[in-house]
Amino acid sequence: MKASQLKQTLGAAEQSCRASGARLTEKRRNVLAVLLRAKTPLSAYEIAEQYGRDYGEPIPAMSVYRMLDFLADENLAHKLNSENKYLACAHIACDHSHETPQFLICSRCSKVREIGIKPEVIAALRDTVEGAGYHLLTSQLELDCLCDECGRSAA
Amino acid sequence: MKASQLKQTLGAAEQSCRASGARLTEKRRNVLAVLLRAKTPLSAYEIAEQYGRDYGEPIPAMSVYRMLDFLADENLAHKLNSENKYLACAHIACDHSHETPQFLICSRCSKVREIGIKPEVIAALRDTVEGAGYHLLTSQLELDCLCDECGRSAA
DNA sequence: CTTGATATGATATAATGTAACATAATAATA
DNA sequence: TATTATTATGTTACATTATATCATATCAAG
Repeated sequence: MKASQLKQTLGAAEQSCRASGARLTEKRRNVLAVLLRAKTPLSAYEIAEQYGRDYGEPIPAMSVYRMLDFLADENLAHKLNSENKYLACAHIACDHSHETPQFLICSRCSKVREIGIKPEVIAALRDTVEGAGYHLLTSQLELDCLCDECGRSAA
Repeated sequence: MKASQLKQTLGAAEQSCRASGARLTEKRRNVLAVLLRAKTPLSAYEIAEQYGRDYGEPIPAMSVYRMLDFLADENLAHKLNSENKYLACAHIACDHSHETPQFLICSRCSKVREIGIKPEVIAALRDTVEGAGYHLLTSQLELDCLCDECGRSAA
């Protein structure tokens, strides 16, 4: 993410936290900034390393885990359960309400696209699940994909 | 899984391996049996422990990982990427060809149901993915659910 | 029966994550 | 402001999941 957009996004995050009565401390904001600048999802330990490089002071991985929990609670970051990695929410700046995210994960270059899947498709999924006697709790999907770029170069 | 069904399933696994020219060794078969008897998915280390209890001889976790790789290659077991756990394929005995599995994971009791999602739903998902410029590689879904039982008792 | 390939054992270590307690910073209130 | 309560962060220890590497054992083919 470019510097100008980064600043704006961090501002939006600030506002969003203020609205929910949460404290976006400097370090939490820095962790979010690391995620926003990253081209791919990062592990907690990778975030800690990058934080050290970006801000000149080391941060314990344990703190990163807690800050990621905070950011996830505030819908500012998401965890990719299938990868054990974390990424910034793609919809911090744009207002449109925080629906459950779906992720397209390029298995070649690890680039991730956060999208919204059509309600009909989710509804159909939910129907199938109910039909099997289960109840869908979250519709966060993590799909194993090839991105456009890798798709072309691999073909 | 009941003993009678277990035997039959292991027989089917044997045949399936013979058909593909793979060797279902005793230990691989035992690991599969551990998974078939388990009520929930198990981690590799849990499998190793259970193997020790069931067969009276310890097995190194590293061996279990290799055997799980083998079983996954043969479509006899699956890995739940979101849980880092493994489970037996639900379709070893029944012939119907091995489609990509989808899993309903009860987040309360960890019970997992392997189902097939309607081709239309998968196709719709695939369309959405293509629309975003990505290409769907596998349609293995791992859905965060409540099972019927837990749904009732939690309500 | 011996050679080559495959399977397993053993050891070390990396990567991810949690638990528990200490200290520091902030907020609320007297 | 001083005091106290709450929240945030640091520190240490350790649990869990996974991979890499090399040695040994077992099986299959000639």
